[in-house]
Amino acid sequence: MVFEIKARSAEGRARTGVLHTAHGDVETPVFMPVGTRGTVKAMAPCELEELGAEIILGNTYHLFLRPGMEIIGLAGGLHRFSGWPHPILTDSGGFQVFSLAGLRKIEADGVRFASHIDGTRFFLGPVESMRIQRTLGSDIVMAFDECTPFPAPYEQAEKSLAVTTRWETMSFEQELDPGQLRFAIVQGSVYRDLRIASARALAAIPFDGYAVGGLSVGEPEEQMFECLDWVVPELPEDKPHYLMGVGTPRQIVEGVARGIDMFDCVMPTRLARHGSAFVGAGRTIPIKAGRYAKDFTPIEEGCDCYACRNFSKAYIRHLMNVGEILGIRLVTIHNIHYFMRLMRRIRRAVAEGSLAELRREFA
RNA sequence: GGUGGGAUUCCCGAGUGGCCAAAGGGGGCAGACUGUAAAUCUGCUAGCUUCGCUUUCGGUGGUUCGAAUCCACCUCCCACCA
Repeated sequence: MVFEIKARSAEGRARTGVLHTAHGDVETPVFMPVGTRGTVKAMAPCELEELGAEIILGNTYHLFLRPGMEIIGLAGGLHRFSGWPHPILTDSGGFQVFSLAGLRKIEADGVRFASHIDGTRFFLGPVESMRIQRTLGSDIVMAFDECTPFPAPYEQAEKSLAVTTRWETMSFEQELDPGQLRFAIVQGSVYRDLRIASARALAAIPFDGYAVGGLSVGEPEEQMFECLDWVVPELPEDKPHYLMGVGTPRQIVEGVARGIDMFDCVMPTRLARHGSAFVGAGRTIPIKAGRYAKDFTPIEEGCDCYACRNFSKAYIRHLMNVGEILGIRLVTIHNIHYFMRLMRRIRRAVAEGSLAELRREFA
């Protein structure tokens, strides 16, 4: 059994569970820090462990380009190469079909990319993506999809979904190593019938988990929640549900309430590098602001992260303002800690039946 | 005491007669960031009754239709020479 549900919320679809992977168990709902290029930016694996991260992301497109599969293959896979012995989920490169839209051309069996680094042409499709993720040794392999841009006219979303469905079917047919789990990705933009059709088509294939993709790409938050309300009921209830690329603390709480078990987002790490620290019920403070120049209190009173236990806003602001990398590291530690603590609170709330209160707090 | 150089909007600094409220940095302020082309990017940064007007480029006076820019004197700073 890959996924065990341990507790269910009395109201709504929220649940807690454990996801078993080749490199260990993951308690859900879980937030997965993003480590695109084989590192969660600014964090050493030992720091991630201390922060309570159980599973992190890697990226097929980026790792394929650099350092390349030969090197990671020789290293014995991404876990050994990067010194992270715990679970890794790798994205298939489908997001880059969206984020690097100006550098690629979609074809029947995949995407022709021009490398964002030097323009080198290469092809990435379901066959290639599965092969790469097999070499990476990912615990959770994502099917190759096209993350549909927003806004997309219905016809475009429909066409995009047809391509994605085909690619995902192909993804399922590729061989992986024993122990590797494989997740499907529901698309369909913001159209109810497309979303439901996508969910049903994929649910008919025995993937190990089901993700909702193509959200948090610019659509209003309410539309994102609405999509979850359409899609999650169509997914196998006993399999993990993963909302890709989300999100803000509030979106995570709302996602859990709608039956999502897994989240990932660059938000805590990117915002940290850009000088925003998460506090309270999902607010951020601009740590570089002059008003903190003489503020010798921690980023968040009562936070027990390493940064808050030992350093003041004034000091961290100073580090950020002079460009010292420790500033970035401390804010990153704080933000990841914030998300990890949020997930612990969510899991406890679901188990204790108090998720409604948490939702009110983050509303 | 002599000679030369300099004083510019919060700071540094460009500008040497009209295209200058004045380049470019910095700092400050505000905003963005969601399966990472992001330790990144965007906007604002004299005032006002804001399609225009007023004050501003060390000080005072002058030349000119017009001066941050030219002239005279003054104040302060720097370099070198005594």
